[in-house]
Amino acid sequence: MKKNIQCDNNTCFLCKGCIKEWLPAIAANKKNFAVKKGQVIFSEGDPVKGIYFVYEGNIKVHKKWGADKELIIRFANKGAIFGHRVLGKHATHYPISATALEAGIICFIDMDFFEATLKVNPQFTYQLMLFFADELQEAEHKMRNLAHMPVKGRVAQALISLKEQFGLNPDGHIDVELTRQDLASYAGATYETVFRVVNELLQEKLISTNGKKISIINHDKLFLLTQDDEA
Amino acid sequence: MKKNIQCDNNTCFLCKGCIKEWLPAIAANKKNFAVKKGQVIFSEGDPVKGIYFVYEGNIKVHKKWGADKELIIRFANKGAIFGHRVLGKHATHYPISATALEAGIICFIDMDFFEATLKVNPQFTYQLMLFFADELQEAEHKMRNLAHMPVKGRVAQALISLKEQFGLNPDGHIDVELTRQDLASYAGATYETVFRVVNELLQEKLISTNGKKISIINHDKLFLLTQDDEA
DNA sequence: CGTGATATTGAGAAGGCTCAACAAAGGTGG
DNA sequence: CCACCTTTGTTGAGCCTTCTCAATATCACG
Repeated sequence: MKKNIQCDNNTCFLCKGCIKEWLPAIAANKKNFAVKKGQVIFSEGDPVKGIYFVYEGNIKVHKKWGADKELIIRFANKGAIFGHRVLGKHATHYPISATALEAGIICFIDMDFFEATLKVNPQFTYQLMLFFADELQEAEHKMRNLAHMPVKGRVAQALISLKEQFGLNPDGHIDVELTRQDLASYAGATYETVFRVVNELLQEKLISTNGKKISIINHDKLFLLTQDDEA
Repeated sequence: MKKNIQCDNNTCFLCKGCIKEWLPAIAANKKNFAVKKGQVIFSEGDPVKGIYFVYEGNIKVHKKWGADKELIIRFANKGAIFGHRVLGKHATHYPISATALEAGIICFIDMDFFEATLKVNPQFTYQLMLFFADELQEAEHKMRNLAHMPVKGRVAQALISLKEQFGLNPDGHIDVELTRQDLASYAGATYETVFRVVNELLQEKLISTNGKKISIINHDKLFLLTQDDEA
């Protein structure tokens, strides 16, 4: 049995949303796992066992296409919930995969207990519902972008939302370490194309890089790339 | 004041999900509207007033890009909720537009009252949350398709999901009348491209048409187009 | 019978993908 | 510390899908 690392109630989606009386029950029912960089937490088609929360580290949630293509749907960082799509009515298998981007700690809640939590705690259900509404809005925004926005704009959008989600480290770089391949999968384009686009952005001095680290220099112009010309 | 057409409690998402005691309150607070074909119910950027349900007819929920492009996110038919993305935390304006595809009747619930409903009726909140989880799963599925699936597959997918949502009329056609333009916007491609793809599908005898009406002849082969080769 | 909307088809351009080659970097075992 | 090997980065060329634009045809309807 691993050391039971306690969740930080101020950041974890689950604990933050729960009523006080229920917190001991959560503490008793959750299981914390350490994950290694690149470790697959669950994979598309796996039978559903429960819901996950990130305590430390970053997780990518992705969906495969063919043998060697994928789209990264979103990233889950500290405090975030993932695996929650399975709450839907007919969901018996995970529709997506989750992989650790770096070493971290995740917290697992058995599905039955999680559903009990929802029943006991309507306020939490409400919070979850709001969260879903936001996610849905974002997903639909991305759908439109994938359909109509050129790759350059999608990369710009990807960088901006990475910055929003992960923030900056002291030297001004976006505080996450992504492979170019992951950036490409997040933007919904190929490795090579993203590579070229990133070069353009460097040339145009909208961003700068230091190894894998990227920082945004001209946020305004970058943002312009994500807009349609004539609204 | 328009005639107050009562919702059918067995089909409307709202009434079906609500506790009995609350139904009179809903009846007192909802407003039913008749909508004409092509009528815009709300538009991207409009300030949020409330939530809508479809009593009769079909609504398209869409998101613009530039002056003359859009992506149809989903269709709402009898009983369905729409405008619900605005439940998210920072949502003060509709992120999408809703337009009637045909004459129909919609039911409007003021935002404040709807939120009161959620508070009074945790079971409904729970149902809504499940619904969102399903929507989210579907949205993310579509995201991947837009990113990686060729147009032909997307059109096939569009036809299949139209069939699932609207069913067939007595002569076997998908029971909804869509313009080609709308089909194109739903599949995330241009009018001309969709036109050509539809021709291919006719040639291959996977579908047949009668004016705007489309019917699926070979569901299995059509479905194959929506799959990736090597899983 | 005209007029505007929708359908149909073609040619061409462009954006993005594939493939392939090579360079650089980063480990690993000797 | 070096040789080796694997992974990741970098670049070019060509192709293919899809979009764009434009021309004509057909339809709906007053």
